[in-house]
Amino acid sequence: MATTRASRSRRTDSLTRERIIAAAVELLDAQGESGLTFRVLTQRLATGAGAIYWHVANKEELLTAATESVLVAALAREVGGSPEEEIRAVALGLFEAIDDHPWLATQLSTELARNPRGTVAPRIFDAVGRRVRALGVPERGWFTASSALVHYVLGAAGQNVANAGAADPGIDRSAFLDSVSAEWEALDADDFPFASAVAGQMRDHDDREQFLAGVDLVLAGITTVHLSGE
Amino acid sequence: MATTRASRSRRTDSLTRERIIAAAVELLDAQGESGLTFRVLTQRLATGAGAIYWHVANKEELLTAATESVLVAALAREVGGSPEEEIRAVALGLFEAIDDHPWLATQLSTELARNPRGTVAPRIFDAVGRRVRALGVPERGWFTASSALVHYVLGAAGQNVANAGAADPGIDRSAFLDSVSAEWEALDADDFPFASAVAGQMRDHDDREQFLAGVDLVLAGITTVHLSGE
DNA sequence: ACCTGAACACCGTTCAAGT
DNA sequence: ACCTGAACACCGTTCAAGT
Repeated sequence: MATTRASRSRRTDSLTRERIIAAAVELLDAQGESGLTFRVLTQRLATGAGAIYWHVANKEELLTAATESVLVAALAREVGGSPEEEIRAVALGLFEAIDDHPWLATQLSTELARNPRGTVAPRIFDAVGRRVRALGVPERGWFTASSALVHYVLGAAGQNVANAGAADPGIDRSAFLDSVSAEWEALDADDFPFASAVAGQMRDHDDREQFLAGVDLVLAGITTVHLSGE
Repeated sequence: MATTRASRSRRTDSLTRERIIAAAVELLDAQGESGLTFRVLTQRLATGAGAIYWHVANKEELLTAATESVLVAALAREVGGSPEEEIRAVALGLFEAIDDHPWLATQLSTELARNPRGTVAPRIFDAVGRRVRALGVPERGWFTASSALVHYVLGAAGQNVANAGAADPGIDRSAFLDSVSAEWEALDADDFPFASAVAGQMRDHDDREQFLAGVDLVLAGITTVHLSGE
């Protein structure tokens, strides 16, 4: 009758690939990329190093799997609407996933730039590209248009968490942003005329709004280049 | 009189920060990021580990310095022309630098997404943003327009070297691209309708041309959103 | 001021041995 | 089939000691 109460750190479930990946995501969320270690993972899962290698080939595969699991969740919650609205929703979903998991930005970019054979890259391109196609963009423009959207989304979302200091958890976001902005402002105006001038904008804006303005800018480019003769 | 002939591996120059950075870039070019090791560097420079730490704080600083030195060189060769032409030239300069130094893509993205306080991020934003300003974009659009350009350029250039298999040196580019394209094509058309359909485009295109088409697409978006009332 | 190189703490990975 | 955990090779970094 009282058998259901889980005892503190006793391992009741058996070790599975899914549990390992979930624990990896937890560590990454809590400590950042350097916090994911086989030793800590081993401790957290109350097992030995070899047990993990039974389910996962190596650390690279584990990182990719962790990235993929968070990505899939972020792309799952989709709504309807026009192609433009869907693209904004997908973009915002990725933006928020990166906001929740700051390690994700670097990881997704790295995956695109180093591991084009995995399923991470096609997943992102598919989520965006399907809607680009639905916009009516002719086939020859599919890849370029999708690339522009994907790379803007990942890059801007990544820089957003960077400017918020989210890479190291436990930092006051607006205070960090203030200090980054102050440093850009303090740059030599001769060597960095633009960076020092734009510093103020980094501070005084709404993150989401600015991010979505960029999405709309790229969408406007797609429309102008490919759909203007309508 | 015959004192000038340098003997084979004898160290004639003294160790400097510049020589260390140059050696780091050579190692990165030859072996990729995992090839840069303090032990190999120590051997290459015929010195001890401590000597390097006298000139450089740690490996992170060394990587940032290597990135910065290549970036500065890439941004140095600038020509004239209209703001649009200058933006295309800057973009192409970064594209080619990443093509020559495949490790640079990940490194630049990482720098933007993790180290906003350094000079790498402001350098890139300045090179692009100065020309965005020259286009006549109003101040409130500076940051968004520059972000869209910067992130597209770094992301697309990075993916270009990734699809060419340049991450691991010594690979036949077109053969690798063929195999990546074939894998995208082989993806389940139900789960990845877009990726499987666009796979052919990955193979049959001119890298530079496709890259520049993306730059022009973002430029068109900037014009439409900010300069259309002219 | 600048360099040497052994030593330290830590890491990913392997593998004989267990069940 | 799945897990244990000691051992291995390798890494970034430190530091007493040299010049």
